[in-house]
Amino acid sequence: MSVNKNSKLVLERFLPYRLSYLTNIISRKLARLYSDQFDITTHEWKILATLNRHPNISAANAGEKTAMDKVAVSRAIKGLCDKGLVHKIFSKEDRRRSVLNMTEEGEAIYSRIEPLVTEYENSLLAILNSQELSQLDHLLDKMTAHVTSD
Amino acid sequence: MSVNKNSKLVLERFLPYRLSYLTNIISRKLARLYSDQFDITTHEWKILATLNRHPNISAANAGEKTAMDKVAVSRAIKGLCDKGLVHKIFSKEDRRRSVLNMTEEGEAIYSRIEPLVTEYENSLLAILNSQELSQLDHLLDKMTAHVTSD
DNA sequence: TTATTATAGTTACAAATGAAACTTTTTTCA
DNA sequence: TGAAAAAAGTTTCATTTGTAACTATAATAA
Repeated sequence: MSVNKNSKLVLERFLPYRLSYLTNIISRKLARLYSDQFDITTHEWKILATLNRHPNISAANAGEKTAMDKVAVSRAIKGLCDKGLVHKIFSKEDRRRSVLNMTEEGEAIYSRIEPLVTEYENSLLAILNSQELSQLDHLLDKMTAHVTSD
Repeated sequence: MSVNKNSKLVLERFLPYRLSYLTNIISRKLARLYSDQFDITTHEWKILATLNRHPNISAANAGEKTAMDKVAVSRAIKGLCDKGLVHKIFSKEDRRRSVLNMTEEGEAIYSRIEPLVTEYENSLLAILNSQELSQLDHLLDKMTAHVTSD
């Protein structure tokens, strides 16, 4: 066990630092998959992936599902609409509420990006055996539940 | 096992997303520990922690040790110097090379922040048993080594 | 020696992000 | 009712961040 418990601070072994180091590398590589070829930002990609699973949701709903704040959601949707990848109308019942869907072009681009992204995830998971996979899953859930509980 | 292997993309189970979600929450909470009371940024804090372990290093060295790029390092050092927490001279042997040290005030502030930061890490680690701790350690090292190898 | 290349660090500009204020519409409740 | 509060989105402005260009010094090599 060489996590940094109860010792003087050593940055390289400090859990928050190690997590953010790993996460930043992964996020950057992932972002290249859609930013290089498709001119899509990370926020935009998260909205697309959310619309793929949940058509007809509102911006606020998309924000909840992605843990993005409403300004980031608004900007991502604007970007996607400008590019013609998402279609936005406002609900008849509640005219504050947006109703979002991918356009055909959005679907087309989504279906080209998704395999790249999934493949990248698989390449990460492939280095772990099934025991390690379930450990990772458990640890992420446990830590996330903990830091989220307040 | 409920990581997202070989399946259609489900954002909430997608490893890079889960990692960045957890990491962002932790980083934000951590940053409050020094930004609220001490008006120190995350970059500045990383430089202070590095100088605590490695006095007399240069900006470039600090950059290597923290995986920060040189512009971020330069700005953090400027901020720290402006606040009187770090002292910078240029080496006699190589006048491009900076020689950095905390001032007394820097040491004083560092020694007040470090316990807060360490305590926060311990509160995270405290929810894990010793087996989970070693699993976490192993997984972070393994994944980091993998994504770093190229 | 001196011309080229490399290194350390800074500066400048553009893009991304975050917080607060704002508009419009709906809900609440006195 | 209708006044106040809340909700959905957008806009604005200030800060942060990232990339590229720049200055100064040192190392390399023709």
